[in-house]
Amino acid sequence: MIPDKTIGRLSIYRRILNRLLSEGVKNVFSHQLAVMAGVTPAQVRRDIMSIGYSGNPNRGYGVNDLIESIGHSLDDPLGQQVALVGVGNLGRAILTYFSGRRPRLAIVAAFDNDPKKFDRVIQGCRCYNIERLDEVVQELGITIGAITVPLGEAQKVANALVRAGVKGILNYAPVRIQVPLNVYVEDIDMTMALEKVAYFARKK
Amino acid sequence: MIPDKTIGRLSIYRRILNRLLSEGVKNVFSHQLAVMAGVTPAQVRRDIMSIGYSGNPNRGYGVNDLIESIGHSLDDPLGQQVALVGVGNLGRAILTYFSGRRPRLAIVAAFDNDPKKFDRVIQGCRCYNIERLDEVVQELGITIGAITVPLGEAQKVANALVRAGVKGILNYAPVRIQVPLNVYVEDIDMTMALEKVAYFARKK
DNA sequence: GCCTGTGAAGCTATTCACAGCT
DNA sequence: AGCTGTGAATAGCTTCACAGGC
Repeated sequence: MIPDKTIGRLSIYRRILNRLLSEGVKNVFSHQLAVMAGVTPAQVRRDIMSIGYSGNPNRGYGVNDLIESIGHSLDDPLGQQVALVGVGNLGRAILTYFSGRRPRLAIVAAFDNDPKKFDRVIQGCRCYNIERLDEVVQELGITIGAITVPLGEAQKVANALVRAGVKGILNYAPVRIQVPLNVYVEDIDMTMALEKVAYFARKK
Repeated sequence: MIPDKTIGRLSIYRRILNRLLSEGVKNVFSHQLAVMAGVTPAQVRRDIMSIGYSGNPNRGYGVNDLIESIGHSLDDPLGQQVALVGVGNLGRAILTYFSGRRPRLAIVAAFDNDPKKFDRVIQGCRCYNIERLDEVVQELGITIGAITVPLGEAQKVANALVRAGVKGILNYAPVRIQVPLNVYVEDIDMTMALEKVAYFARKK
């Protein structure tokens, strides 16, 4: 299996490659990709090696082929559905951001407990009463949840998502949620990130 | 110097400790902190060791003392000022989130190029015309920038922040920005995070 | 007995450096 | 000449395991 860190970088390479493709670039060398991704050329070559794609010493990597090869490793051929729970400021930002961007990995349902928010369409995404989570998750075949609720409700929401059968969670709430081992959690901790920047801004 | 990863975890420990403090907890053991932070007890002990704080084999760590000790390592005694550039959905979410939370590390100015947004107060934060970035950053002694503008403007904004003298950048735009070596950048890449979750949700 | 602090071991991730290709 | 692919070396991070303390 491809390691954690490599998966993240492949996702970054793909985004860069898609931009290059739209600019009409046909081939790219590891050192060029490296600059754009902010890593070393050796790292790029190793990562690409790990998905079994091979470049050509003369032309480098074929932009189009590499995009496809990364997709083959990262994407589910059938697509994966995402649910977002918590339609506050952050939730809306994320809905806007992902709206219609990626058909293979789309936020197909949002949930909230506020009647002013559910039963309408927000940023192109249908918003449901959170009480219907179980039902909707199963109906739409959702396997991934994004938690953008306030701290105090995060664990409750995580439990509900797990109960509904979700296998991966993207957690924006500033608490570590407890889930069974077969559920993957990725935390995005904004406070932590800012404090880290603050620390290293001083130490450089 | 304390390593990158440790800084991040210290920030997490501190948040947990503050919650414990508010609940009246006086002491805590490494294994308790470990569960709440989602790491191993040995890791907790190492991290705490790295800031030179010592616990007591009988009572564990003093909650209050440890908070202070972490603060002593992470925080600038004079405080650090943050500027946020880009008052869109995400920018507003972040302003709301940090509003009045941490006096030592506060977002003291927001910037945008949209006249509908600048020259007013948003979420308790004064919003300025982006053309005044240089002036305001220097006047308020800002040393940290958060970039929440669309992809295409991120590099331009980064350049402006660096020119104004900022030493750390929290970048939410999905591009690697190029900055001088003495500026620290932390990227928060939501697309990457979601794709990672999608991948590992399938592979578990 | 159960904790902390920590040297040493073990792992994982990254980079080096060069053979092989075109 | 300048690239890729990759074994080997290195660096960085985490866990083990146990001495020392109460």
